[in-house]
Amino acid sequence: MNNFTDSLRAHHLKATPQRLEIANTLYKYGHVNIEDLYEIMLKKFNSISLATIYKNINIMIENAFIQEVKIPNQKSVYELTKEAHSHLVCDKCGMVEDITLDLSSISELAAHSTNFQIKKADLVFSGLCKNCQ
Amino acid sequence: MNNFTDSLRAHHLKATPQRLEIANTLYKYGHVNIEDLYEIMLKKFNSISLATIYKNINIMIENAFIQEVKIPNQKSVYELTKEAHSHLVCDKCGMVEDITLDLSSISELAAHSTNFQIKKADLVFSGLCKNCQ
DNA sequence: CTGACTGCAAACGTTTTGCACGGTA
DNA sequence: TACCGTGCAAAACGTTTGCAGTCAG
Repeated sequence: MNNFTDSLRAHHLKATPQRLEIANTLYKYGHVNIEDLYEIMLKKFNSISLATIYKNINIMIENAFIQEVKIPNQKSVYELTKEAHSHLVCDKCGMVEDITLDLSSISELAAHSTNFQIKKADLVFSGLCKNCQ
Repeated sequence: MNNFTDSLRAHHLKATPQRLEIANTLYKYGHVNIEDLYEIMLKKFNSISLATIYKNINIMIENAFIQEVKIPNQKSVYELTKEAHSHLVCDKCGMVEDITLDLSSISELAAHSTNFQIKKADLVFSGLCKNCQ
């Protein structure tokens, strides 16, 4: 169980017990949707409000402490901000996995052929995980 | 103004005037969100219901006539189904552009290092378009 | 002619807001 | 202590559903 107090403060967020628990949950599970996060949080804070979850998720995104991952045919999940990476999603069990890939050359290719100034590349692979094949 | 009657039928969809207009709108604009689509449709059908838009969008997705594109920090947009391609999104004006890139080698790389069986790769670049730079 | 589609209104689930209280720094 | 965060309730929002009438095939 990591201590995220300093990390939260570094992102200009007060380290409340609820926020620490959100951080710990995302750290532990990697990727969590709102509904599951609420269920998990209820175990530690039996009167936590969904409003608190939403408010914290939103401010944590604004302050770049966490990030939303939009996934085809599924609810968005949230993860702690880390180095840029891509995602694999299992169509069957919904599992989300990180993968670090070098997208620099393909990004340059895209930039040159479109005159876009590219800042970010979000790549999500869909398919079947090892267990579901 | 394309005639999408046969195309709709090929996807097992009845060619109603409302559906033809949705197809034409997506063809004309490339990528449209629900709200804008509703506004545009209202010009041709002054009593069209949002429910009709949603029902059609959903059945058209189920029948693979159109596809949803999920975009960071923006509402989803919809496009006619075409060959696999990636997207560029302007963070400033919201414009969405298609780009065809070969993702086969990067997909294989991802598949091999994770034991996933990959079926699809959704790639969205974010940045600034030529006009907004 | 028949099943599918449309438009309307109501219902639904998700997310946001306002407020009084409580806790962090 | 002062401000920010929390929990509650209500409101707002986006999307779906049921139904009666209409239309495409």
